Amino acid sequence: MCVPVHYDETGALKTMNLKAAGGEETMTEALSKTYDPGEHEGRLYDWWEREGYFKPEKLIELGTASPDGKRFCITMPPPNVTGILHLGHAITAAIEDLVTRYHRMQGAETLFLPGSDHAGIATQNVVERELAKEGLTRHDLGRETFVARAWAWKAVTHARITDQHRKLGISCDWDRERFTLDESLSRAVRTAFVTLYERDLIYRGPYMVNWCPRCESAISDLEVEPHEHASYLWYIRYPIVGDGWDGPTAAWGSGHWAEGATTFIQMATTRPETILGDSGVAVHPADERWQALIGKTAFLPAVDRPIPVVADDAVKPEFGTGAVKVTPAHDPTDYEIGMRHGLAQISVLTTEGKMNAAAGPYEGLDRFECRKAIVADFEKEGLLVRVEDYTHTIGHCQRCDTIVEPMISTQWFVRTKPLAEKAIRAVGSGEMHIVPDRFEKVFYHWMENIRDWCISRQLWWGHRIPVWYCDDCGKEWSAVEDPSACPGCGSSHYHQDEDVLDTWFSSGLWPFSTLGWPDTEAPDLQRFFPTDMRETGYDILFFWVARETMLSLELMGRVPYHTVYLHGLIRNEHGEKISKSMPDAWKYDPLYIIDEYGTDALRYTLATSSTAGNDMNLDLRRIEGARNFANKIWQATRFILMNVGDEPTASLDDLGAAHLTLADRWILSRVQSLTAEVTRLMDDNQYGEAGRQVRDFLWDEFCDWYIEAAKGRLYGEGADRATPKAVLVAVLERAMRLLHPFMPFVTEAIWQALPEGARQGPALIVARWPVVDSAWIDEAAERDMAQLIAMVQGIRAIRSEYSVEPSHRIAATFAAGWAEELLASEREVLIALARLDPEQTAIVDSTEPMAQSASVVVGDTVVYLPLAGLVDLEAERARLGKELANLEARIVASEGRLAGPFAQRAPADVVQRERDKLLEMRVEAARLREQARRLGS
RNA sequence: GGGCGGUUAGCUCAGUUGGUCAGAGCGCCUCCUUUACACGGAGGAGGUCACAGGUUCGAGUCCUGUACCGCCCA
Repeated sequence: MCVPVHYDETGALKTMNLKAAGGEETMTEALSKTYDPGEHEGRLYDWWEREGYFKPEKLIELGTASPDGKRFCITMPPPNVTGILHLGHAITAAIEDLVTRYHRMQGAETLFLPGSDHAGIATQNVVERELAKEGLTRHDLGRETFVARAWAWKAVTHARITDQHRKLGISCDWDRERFTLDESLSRAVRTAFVTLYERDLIYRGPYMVNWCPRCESAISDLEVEPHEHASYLWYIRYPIVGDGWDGPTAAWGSGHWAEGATTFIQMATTRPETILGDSGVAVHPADERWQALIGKTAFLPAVDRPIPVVADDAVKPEFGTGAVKVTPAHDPTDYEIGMRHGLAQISVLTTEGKMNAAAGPYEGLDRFECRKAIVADFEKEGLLVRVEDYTHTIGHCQRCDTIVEPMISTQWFVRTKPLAEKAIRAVGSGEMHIVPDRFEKVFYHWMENIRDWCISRQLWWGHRIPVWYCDDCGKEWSAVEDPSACPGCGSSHYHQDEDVLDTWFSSGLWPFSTLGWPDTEAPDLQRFFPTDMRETGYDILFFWVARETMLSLELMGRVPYHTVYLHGLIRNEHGEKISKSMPDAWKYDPLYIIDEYGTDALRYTLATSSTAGNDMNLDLRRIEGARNFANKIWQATRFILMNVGDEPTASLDDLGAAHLTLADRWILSRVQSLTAEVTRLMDDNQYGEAGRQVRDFLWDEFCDWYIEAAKGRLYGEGADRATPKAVLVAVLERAMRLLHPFMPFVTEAIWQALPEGARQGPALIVARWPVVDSAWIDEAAERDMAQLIAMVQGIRAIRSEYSVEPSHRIAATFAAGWAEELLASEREVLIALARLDPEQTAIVDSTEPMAQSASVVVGDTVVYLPLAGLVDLEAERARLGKELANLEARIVASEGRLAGPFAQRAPADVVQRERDKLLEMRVEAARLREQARRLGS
């Protein structure tokens, strides 16, 4: 644990007693001279966690939240235990944690629930690859041993993932961590399955599914990725029975197989190996070319199978020759045609993608070997007409990239139509909304065209389907508990379905299974369901969000969350997808970035570099900029603490308005406006803009202007030092609260270093989100300060233009006009910021023309800078002339606008603003003209 | 084929009810190591907001179309 320390006047460390009065561990500590995130990030995380701040119970204990008050819950999208976290996980974590921290500070009983996903196919594949290195297959091990191996793998990767999440600083309750294969979640899966089964929303049957021959499993439609392939279109022909030809007399491969045939039907195919499974040939009923052949019998080559020529509307006459082979067992369209015409479903493939016994002479060949062989044989028999280049899309397995085969297989399905209808209604009614809302259309479209969801997988790693079959009476039943006898005949001879469920079936229950369901009385479920938000990438809207929504509506009767916030994909700075195979992939590893720049820099960048739903080309330069920002506030804090010392700072309420200078009133007003705006943006899910505004305030207003303006009073003898000290600390403290969700570590470190009286509560993570006190909003101060800043900037520009040494203090006369009193009170600030010579700085109402000077005109004020011997009158004339011309052009434009329809049609306040602006410009122009006249132009 | 997004300064990006001369960071130019910060400070250059129409007093922002890039669905 760190040792609490304080700064003394010189900034040196003074060690304080280890324990605070109350005996609670404190984090009060000094800030080192250089900002090094590694120095405090890990320690602070451990401290937060040890103190229990991530737990909702602790918030109740502290009194920052109440059990019957607001609550906020977000469940973490469980990462796959397959591998390691990447930037996609990092942005998920960054946004979820910023939302979590915001609501925690807003006084909600807050739960961010972490967990991970067993990721059925993905994990099984990885473990199988590991086994392959030992020359083993899962079949060598057997189911039980293999599953044990998978658990061992999970233990390693899970630990690594958890460690990465901790490094990302997320404030989730690790005591509530869940894993989809946990006993309680497995029970939820069984309960969900049984419930849907009993409601007839789950059924089993032989249907055309996508089959991955490498995974040896069925996969769902969503798990198939289409890729373009440059391949061929093979034009082949089958002989037609008739005209004295009744079938082949010679063997296939002899070269004489089709001898004697006179009529052929010609067609094109992209998958010649499926010829062996053909049970028909189809043409469009209206196709003139093939009318004569409809109803005839063709003879299927190679396997000598007579097959009918049928007419079907599904055939596209424009494809190939207009005739197509029909393979009902290996093509979805052919399956439909086959059903309509009673064609046989002849499967020719094994589960591994090899040709089976039905493939006759080709049995045992791999599907692509068979393709070559059969094409060669067709050529030999004179049945190959021609070959064309052809590009088409082929489905690949999302997990292993193997070309998927459509196959008929007996699988379990969820009847999705009724579930989808409820989901559509939930979004339509606004019960659930998606950010950005354009994705609601995408959601509807998918739901409206949904197909039944194949949920069984021929894997070993996952939730075994809770269905049993009686070996004696044949009964099939589904139950939550393992049976001890067949409920039909009492037999003890029964067996469980061998398959496991799609991973997404279990993650679809996540928002309630993690909270204790199916125990509907579970306290967490009662308190935190429905949850508040699902934050994830738009790429898994269908995979996950859609299924969570459907399952929640069906099983819980409610939406799982009211808000879906979708972030975009992260690419590198050139817009390329970051993949492990890229040579510089290491640069985009979150852990590398954290080591290099710190977690806060990474999180700030991820949260502020794009808007919801849009992809982000992450540029490491932005992360560097965020790191620099963290350093900036770190250094500013060091400066403030050095000046504040050990003395308690006065509270703002005690200061009394009389002591406040323009700069004080300005920054205090600005921080209130900022609070209002940031709060509005956070509530409106505009996190990026909120984070940027806090940054701009801290750097461009607080550091660049307020701190610089305050220095004079802090250093000055006999000045009122208490006021700037109090303001500095108060504004910094409030800004740290606003920034905390974006940069949790550096803000906590800074906050802990502030004098105790300046902060409330034991830690920033559980501090209250600032509330706007409009009494501090001071529009006059904001306007006046803007004028003062403009004058300083004008003077600095003149100095630069005339190459005045930065160390050289110059004379200045302010002909202040109505601003005289104001400027007189800010005299020291002007002198310090514009580096004026105090002896030669005059602030007067008006003055005689000063021809030998450069001048700055801001509003009614003219600042004369008599740069002895330096002023180039010609250049001054030119500069003023240019400025005046510019201003006059704007005046003319403004006058024109006000004279036209604008004045009548635009809203009154907009018109008034335009009038005010015109007045100001006229005043400024008058001053400019006077000065120009003086210079003799 | 249908749908969606993007196109704003050299690079990466903001700009959410249309309303003051369009912003940031990085990069670039000039100057400065002034006792918080060179992971910094001061000053500056740089954009016909892809293109063409339209609505409007007023368009980066709304509508239509076009081009290019990308994504999703079939």
